[in-house]
Parts: sequence; structure tokens; C-alpha cells
Amino acid sequence: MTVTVSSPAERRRNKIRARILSAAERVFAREGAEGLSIRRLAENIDYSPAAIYKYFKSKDELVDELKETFFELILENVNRIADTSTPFAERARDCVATYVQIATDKPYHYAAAFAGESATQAPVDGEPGFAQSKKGQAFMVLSGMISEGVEIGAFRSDIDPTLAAKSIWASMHGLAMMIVHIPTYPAFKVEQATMTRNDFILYHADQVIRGLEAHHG
Amino acid sequence: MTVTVSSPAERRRNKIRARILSAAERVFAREGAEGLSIRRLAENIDYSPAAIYKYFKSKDELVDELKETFFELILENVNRIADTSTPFAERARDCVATYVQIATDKPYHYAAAFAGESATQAPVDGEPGFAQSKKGQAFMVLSGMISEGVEIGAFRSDIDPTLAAKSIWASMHGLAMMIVHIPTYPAFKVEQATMTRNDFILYHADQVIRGLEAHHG
DNA sequence: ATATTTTAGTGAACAGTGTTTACTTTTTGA
DNA sequence: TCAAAAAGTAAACACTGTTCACTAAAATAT
Repeated sequence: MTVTVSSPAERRRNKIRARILSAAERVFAREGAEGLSIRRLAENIDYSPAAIYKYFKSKDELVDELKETFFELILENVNRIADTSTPFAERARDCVATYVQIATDKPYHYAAAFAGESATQAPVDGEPGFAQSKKGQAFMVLSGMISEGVEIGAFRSDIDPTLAAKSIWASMHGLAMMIVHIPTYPAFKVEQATMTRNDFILYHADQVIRGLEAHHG
Repeated sequence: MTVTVSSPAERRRNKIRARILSAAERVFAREGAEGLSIRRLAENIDYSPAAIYKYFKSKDELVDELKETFFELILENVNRIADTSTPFAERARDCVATYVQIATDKPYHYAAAFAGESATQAPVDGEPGFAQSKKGQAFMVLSGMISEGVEIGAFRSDIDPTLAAKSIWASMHGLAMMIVHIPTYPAFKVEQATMTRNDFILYHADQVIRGLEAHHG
């Protein structure tokens, strides 16, 4: 626990900052970055548009904070599952599925987290700061699980966990983006109920993981 | 061959339309939809901004035509490979890899083709008009190849080609989007040359297809 | 060929957007 | 209490897509 050295002024400032972010979050979740205008946001919290700029350098910076908070949410959930003691196969599948589910729960957040990479975010392995970013940490959970799979013999022994993680991540990302951009994906008649979206997410997760497996049943 | 019933007026009109589209294509390929402004475009072809609206109802409609033309390009290339007589495994892999390569060659086109689904485009199986759209036709090539794989025993017999195609498509889409949004993906030090981007695309394609295979070597 | 109707093209304006500047008011810290 | 720093604002700048009333030109019909 670090001692809070914040002055009353600082605390007040953070409170207002949080209020701005909270209002922004509400609008953003429903209408995305384009629907979130500085003027609208200012009106929501009874400030002038220019006031926002006393707290955020730009709209991009504001949105970046929403994105980072969102990836924190993904990381927490994936981490929670990764630390479970359920059997490996199930655990791996649930991690993948959860990632996609949270992504599609907040489609605008997820899409924005990848679109228009702002300077503030370190996007990928090899870039400085990646390991510190929430994205980077989520990636590490994934490659860690793949390592475990190789060690226990569930996955092929010639697999490079980092390399495989990048492939798996791309596959997860793909389904998430599909659902985000095409809300009806995978477009099975829901009335027939032969396969719900969540079922399909699990199907995809299975498919993706099967590509790593040492042998088939 | 249909007889050209176009009047001189109509031909002239189409010519100007094409000129607008061509100028738009140039800008769009380099800067995307946001960089393509009606005013800039009008200046490029020495027209007033309002003149564009005599040829296109809106900027969205104009961009939609660029997107459709782009997916025509993808479809042509994938079709060309699918019709080859090379061995199945190789052919399937090349289809997947080519899709991703073309997508990442024109990143703005690919991203726009999925983002902000306009009313003019039928995005997914089950929706009316999907089979007619270029996207739909590309999907059919994919599911057709999977059918073939099941028939010749390369893939597991319990695979539903349509279902599997949707999963594979998502995985392809994922890598394409990753590269589009994160130009350095998968961010291997290119100097070391242990793995280029194209190598990774092939690696991913292999990985994705392996998930369908009946048995491992 | 002439008159009429349709089309091509334009300048100016509307309603938005993110952002900056100069200015006033409020709050803070010594 | 008083100077300094921060909070907040109105107005403007430079953009955006789009529409409207209008003129010039071309196509069609008589």
C-alpha cells in the first residue's frame, strides 16, 4: 500500500477527471468514438467544451484511457480463468472463449483498442513497453498457457510458444472482430437454436486449439 | 456479349464517374476513408465539392464502390488459386495465405470493407444477397474447398463445411486485421530474417488448416 | 432549327467536428 | 491577505459531409 500523498486539490481534480471519463464511457459504449463528441460530452457534465482540454490533451488521449481500462477488464478475466485448477484443455478453451466474449460485449471498445494505434500504446511484442501494457500482459498469459501445454505433452513438442501465441491471438482477434463488425455473425438462424453465438465461440476456440495438439482422438 | 445500349451522354457520365472513383482510389489507398475528403477529391479533379453529389449520393456510397471493387480483386485471386491443379494441402494453404496477403496489401480497403457495414452490403451467410456479393462468393470458395478436403479424407469426416468455413474465415480475418492495424505484426526482428511476415502468414495458414485435419504426421 | 426539358456544375450556406486563444473567475499555498 | 496557479469559458479557426438555389450547357422533342 502506497501512502496517498494527494492534496485536496489533486483529489478534486482526479474526481472531475473520473467524472469526465465515466460520462465518456457511457456514450462510448453505446455509440463508439464517432458518437462521442467533445461538445456532447461537455454538455453532459455541464462544462464548456474547452474545459475538457484542461483534463485531457486531446480526444485521442481521453479515448486511449477508455481503451486501456477496457483491456484491464479483459486481462483480469483471462487471468482469473488461467489461474483456475480445471483441466488444461478446458482451461485453455475458456480463456480463448472469454477473450472473445468480453470483446464482443463491448464492441466499440474492442474495435477501438486495435484501430488507429495511438502513440501512447505499445501494440506488439518486440516494441518497447509492450510487456507493461495490458495487451502485452494478456499476450503473456496466452503464451504461458501454450508453454504449459507443450510441457505436459498436450501440444506438439516443436511448437514455439511465442510464435504460436501470435497465431492463436490472431484467430481469436478474428472472430472477435467479425462479431464486432457483423453483429449477426455467424448468422445461424437463432430460432432453430442448433447453435448459439456462444456455442460458435466455443467451437472456434476448439478448432484453434486443435491446431496445436499433438494427436487427435 | 450484351449490346452496349449506352448513349453518348451515358458514356460521358460513366467516364467522369470513373475519373472520380480513380482519384478517390488513389487517395483512399494511401490515407483511408478519413483522409479522403469530398473537398480534397473535388479539388483533385477540378470540380466543386457539390459536383461529386451529382454522381454519388453520399461519400459512403462512393467508398462502398471502392470496397466492392477491392473484394472483386480478392475473389479473383483466390479463385485463380482454387482452380489450380496443385495438391490439395498446398492449394488450400495458398488460398488462405493469398487472402491475407491481398488484404494487407491494401490495408485501408480491407479494414473499411468490414468496418461500418453500410446498408448496401450484405455481410454474412443467412442474409439476403450474401451469395451474390463478392464477399459471399469468396466465402463459397472457402467452404467448397473444405468440402473437398472432407471428401478426399484430408479433413475429419464430422466437419460441417459451412460451419468450419466460418471459423477459418474468422482466423484469416484475424491475422489480416492484426497486420492492418499493427503494421509491425508479428513484429519479429526483420534483420534476423528468421521469419518474414510472409513466412508467418504461411505458418498461420498451416496452423488454421491443421485444426481441420483428420490426423497428424 | 427552335423551343423545351433535363442534366452538369457551382457558390454559399448549414450543421457538425476537434482544437486554440485570450480572457475571467475561482481556488490554492505561502 | 495576496500573489500565483489552476479552472472554466466564449469566441473563433479550420476542418468535415451535405443541401439548396441558381446558372450554364447539353439532350430531346416539336
